[in-house]
Amino acid sequence: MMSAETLAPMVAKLARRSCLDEEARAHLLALPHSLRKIEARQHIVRQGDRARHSALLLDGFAYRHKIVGDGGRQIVSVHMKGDLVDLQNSFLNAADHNVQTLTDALVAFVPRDAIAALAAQNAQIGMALWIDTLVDGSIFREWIANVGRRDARMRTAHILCEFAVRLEAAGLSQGPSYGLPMTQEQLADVLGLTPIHVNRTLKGLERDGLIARDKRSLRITNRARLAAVGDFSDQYLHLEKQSVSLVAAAQ
Amino acid sequence: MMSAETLAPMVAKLARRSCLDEEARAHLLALPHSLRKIEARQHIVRQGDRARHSALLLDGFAYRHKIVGDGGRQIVSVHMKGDLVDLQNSFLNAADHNVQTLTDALVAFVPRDAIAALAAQNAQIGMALWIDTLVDGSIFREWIANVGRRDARMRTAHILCEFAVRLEAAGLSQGPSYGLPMTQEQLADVLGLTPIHVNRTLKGLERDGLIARDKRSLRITNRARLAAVGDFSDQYLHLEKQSVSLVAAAQ
DNA sequence: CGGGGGTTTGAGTGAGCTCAACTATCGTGG
DNA sequence: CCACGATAGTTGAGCTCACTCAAACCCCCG
Repeated sequence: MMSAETLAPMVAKLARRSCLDEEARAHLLALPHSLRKIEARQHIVRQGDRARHSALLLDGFAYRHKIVGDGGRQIVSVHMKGDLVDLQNSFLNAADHNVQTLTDALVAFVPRDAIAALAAQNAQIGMALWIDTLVDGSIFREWIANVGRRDARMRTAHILCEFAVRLEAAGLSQGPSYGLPMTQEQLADVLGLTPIHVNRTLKGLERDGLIARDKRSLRITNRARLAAVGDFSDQYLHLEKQSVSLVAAAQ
Repeated sequence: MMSAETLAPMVAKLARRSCLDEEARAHLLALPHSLRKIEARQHIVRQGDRARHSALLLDGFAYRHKIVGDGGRQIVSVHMKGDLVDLQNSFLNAADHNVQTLTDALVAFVPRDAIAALAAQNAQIGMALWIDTLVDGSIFREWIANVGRRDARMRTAHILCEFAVRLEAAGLSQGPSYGLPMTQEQLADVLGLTPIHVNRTLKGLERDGLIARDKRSLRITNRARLAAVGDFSDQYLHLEKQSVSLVAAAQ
C-alpha cells in the first residue's frame, strides 16, 4: 500500500520545475497516503466537499469542472500522471468545483495536514508546492483568454497544442500521435463550445492538414502550423526549472 | 519610505483568510520594499519581464491581462487594495501576462527573495501566501466558467456581484453603491464581449431594476435578484478564515 | 467652445447554437 | 458468431446571440 516509490510521479513532476534535494524527495515519497484505483467517469471530489485529503493522480487522466446555473458544464482543467489535482479543495474550506476521472486512474489520497506540515518544515517542498500552484494559475489565465477571446478554430488548435506539450513533458507521448482520452463532448466543455461545433472545427483542422484523426486517437501532423493557427506558445506552461533562490531562506 | 504600517493593507488581506500571529504580522510589515505612486493606465509589469520584485497594491485598482494573436485583449483579473498582484510573475521565470493600473495607484515593490525567505522561515506566512495563491486560482476557475458557459446577461450580472462582494470584503464600499473604476470597454475585456454588447446588457439589467447607473458609478438595486440572474454564490471567493492546522507543523 | 474619450443607438451580418436524424464503433449476451 | 444496445461521432437546416460598422451623443476639461 505504501511502497517507497508509489508517489514517484508526483515527485518527478515537482522536480521538473523546482529544486528538490535528496532529503526533500525522500520526505515527499514518505508522505502517508492511501491508494485507490478509480474507474473512468467517477467523481474524486464533489463541489461542497470538505476534504481532509488531497488527491494525487499517479496514473490515468482526470479533469475538474464546474456546473453553472442553466446546467452547462465547464471543464476548468485536465490532469495527467503526477498532477496534484486538488490542493485547493483540501486547503480551502469547501471544494468549489468537482474533480472526476476521465479514464481508469490510480489516485493517492494524502492527509492535508501531512502536506501542510511538510511544506512548513522543508522550505524546498513548500516552495515547490507553491510554484506548482502558481503554474496552475498561469494555465487558468491562459484558458480564460482562450475561451474569452479566441474563436473556435484558434481555441481548439490552442488546446490541442497544450495537451501535446504537457503529455510530452509528462513523458506520456509515444511519438507525434497521442490518444486524447476525451470525447468531443468533453472537449466541448473544455472549450466552451457545443460538441457539434467541436466536431466541425476538428474536421476543419483535419481538412487543412494540421491534424489527423483515427477513431478516437489524434495526431498532430503539422505542429508549427497548428501552433500558429492556435496562437500557441508554451511560455505560460513554465516548463523550465524556476530559479527562486532559497539560499537566503537558510539565513 | 518604509514606515511601519505602509504594508498594512496587504497584511489585512492575508489575515482575513489565514491565521497570522503578532510575530508573523510584524515580519510581513517589516518586508523591505520601495513605494511608487503610479498613474492610471500605466504598466506595472509587461509580459516577458523577468521581475525580481513582487508588486503589492496598497491603494487604487489594477488589472492583469493577456493579448491574443488577433489583437484581442482579455482581462484575467481585477485587483484592489491589499492584493498581491504579481507573485506569479516574480516567482515564475518570465511574466506570462501584463499588469496595469486602472486608477492612480500606490504600489509597493518587494524583493522576491525576501518574500521567499520569509515564507520559508515562518510557516504561518508561507501558508498564508499559498492560500492567497489558491484563492486566486479559484477565482480564475470561476472566470473560465463565466466566460465559457454563461451568456452575456448572466456573465455581466455575475461579475458585478463579484466586484460588490470583494469591494465590501476589502472595506471599500460605501453603502450599496460602488463606483466601478472601469470603462465599458474594459468591462468588455473582462467578460469576453464587445463594448457595444456590454452597453446593451447593462441597459437591460438597468431596465429590469437590478442595477442603477449614474455617469460612471453603478449601484446594485436588487442584490438578491442580480445574484440569481448571474448564478452567483460567493463560495468561490473563500472569504472566511481557512482552517489549515499548523499545529502538526510545529512537531 | 472645441476636442476627445466614453457611451448610446441603429442596421445588417455571421459564428456558433439548437434540433433532429443518421452512422460508426464497440462491448455484451444469446 | 451474430444481434442488440449503448455510446460517440457526423451531417443538415434553420435560428439567434453577439458581432461589425457607422453614426450620433454626452460630458468633462482645457
